[in-house]
Amino acid sequence: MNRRGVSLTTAGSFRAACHMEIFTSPKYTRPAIVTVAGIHHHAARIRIKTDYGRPGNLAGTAASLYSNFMIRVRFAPSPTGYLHVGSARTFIFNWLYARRNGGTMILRIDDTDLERNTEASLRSIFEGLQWLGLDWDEQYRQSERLDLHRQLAESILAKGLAYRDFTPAAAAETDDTEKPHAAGAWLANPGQREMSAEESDRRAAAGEPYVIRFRVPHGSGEVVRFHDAVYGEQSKSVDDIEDFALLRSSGAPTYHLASCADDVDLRITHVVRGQDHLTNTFKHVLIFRAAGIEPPQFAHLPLLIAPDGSKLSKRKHGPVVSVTTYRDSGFLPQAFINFLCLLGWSPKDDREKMTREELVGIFSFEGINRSNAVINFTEEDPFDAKAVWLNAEHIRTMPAASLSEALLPVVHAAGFAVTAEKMAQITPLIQERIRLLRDVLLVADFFFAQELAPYPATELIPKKGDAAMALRSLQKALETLATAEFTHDGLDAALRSAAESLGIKAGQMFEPIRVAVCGRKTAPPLFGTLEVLGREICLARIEQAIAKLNS
RNA sequence: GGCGCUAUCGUCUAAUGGUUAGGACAGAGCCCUCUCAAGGCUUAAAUACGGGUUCGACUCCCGUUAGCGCUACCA
Repeated sequence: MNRRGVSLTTAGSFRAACHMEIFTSPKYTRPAIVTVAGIHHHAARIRIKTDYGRPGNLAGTAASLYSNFMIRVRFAPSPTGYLHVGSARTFIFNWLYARRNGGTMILRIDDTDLERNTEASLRSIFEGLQWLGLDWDEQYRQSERLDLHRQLAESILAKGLAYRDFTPAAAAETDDTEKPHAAGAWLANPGQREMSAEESDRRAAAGEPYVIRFRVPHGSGEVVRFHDAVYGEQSKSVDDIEDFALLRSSGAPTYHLASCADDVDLRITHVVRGQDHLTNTFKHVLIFRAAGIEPPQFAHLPLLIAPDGSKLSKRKHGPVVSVTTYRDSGFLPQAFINFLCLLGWSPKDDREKMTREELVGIFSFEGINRSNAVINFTEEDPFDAKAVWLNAEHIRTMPAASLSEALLPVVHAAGFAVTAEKMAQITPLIQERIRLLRDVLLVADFFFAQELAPYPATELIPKKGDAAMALRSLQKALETLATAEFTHDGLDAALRSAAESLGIKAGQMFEPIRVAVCGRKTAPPLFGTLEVLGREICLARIEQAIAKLNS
């Protein structure tokens, strides 16, 4: 046990007397357990030791310690589409950080844009997260918290840090944003910002629609600063930040307002999100400041982009941007998580294949790099080769029983009636031969189908051999298999000695047998295959092959 | 246009200012082998460009170029 003493800095009469200790396991492989000796705070896992004990008050202190110390992160998707691979990665990094540090993972649906949200999209997000097997501790929906957002806007307005803008929405639209703006001219809607409080109040009271706009202190020479855990110190002059909207004329909050209001209310400690929000963060810092709240910590993630360097979009790149595509193509959730983590983050050693648990143990913001990462796909090959390799790697190293279980529904979905027992026998033969779960259909089809797919008789003829040799081999195989012990070793011995008695190489004899039984030249190892197929099927298929050669 | 961010093999990435610039995937070749895989070995492949600072720069600074992001009453 590693012990760190930390002074209690929360307000209250116990400040001087309380002492908090954090116990963490070696190498931080588990969530930090905040344990303060003395009393035990179950929910918080906090115990407090003081010089003079007053348990009632200590419980309160423990609770406040908990809220000050525990890490709270959120994933805040807006339900306007399926779960995007980039969003999934953002979720994963938040989740990893929370789980790594014993924090709280929050799912917050950012659905303030009522017109663009769909329930279907929400379902697809849940579906994706469920497949990935990632959980969360608390869940909120922004549309249910609109009062909170409005209150913040009103309070900022009351402080004079925002103003009403009565410019009609239609007029604002004609202000062509496509065209480059003259320097400085784009920062404000003329007249609105300087409107007297009296006029503003009067027009609002008269029912004239307006948006509440943040009054950025232009000309003050101020520079907005924040520290980003990935991108370092960030700064921007207030003169380069426009007066952005907080509340729409409909009374609905904008993203900036709602996001900040909720981050405050939910006591978010770390905002981990895509780098596309990096410049928005200056506005957010301004909002936090206006709300009188210390901003959370920020960590922006490099973006995931397409091979042509453009942002991944469904319109342009198709289904490869949707998490469900990976699920339906036979990726393992943990392999997919592994792959996503390797895009934009590195454990700094040469590790590539990692389980979810290993990732929890090793993840940190330090390993995140700053440049965008390409997901390398093409039209012919929709999946990044490394993703496929990692998937194969996870398939190979997982217990055969688990793989068999994962394979069964894939096989059933393709219309084959295979029992779990049979699948369990087949699995070891194909485990290192499939890269995606759906490959099972290509590699093991001859186990499932009653009738072999038609194949040309010439396939039966071995290399450096002829039809006569194939025929002799198959006839000999027929005799041999009729009596041989149907186990791997029994078949091995029987067939090798059969080849010897024919005076041909074992490999040459195996080739026609393999094709006869599997219907193609590439297949899993022969003896195991024969064993699982069983004597009856093997003999029947060899007879068919002989007939095929004779015709 | 303005502002911000970024730049190492084809791709993902590593490298306290001192390494023959490392690893992985994909590619090529060889070995192993009943085919296919898996595995082993070998190979090719990068610091965007130009200036500084320094004994020494992938690393720090400036510029150029390129890419990305933000610049909505979208998120």
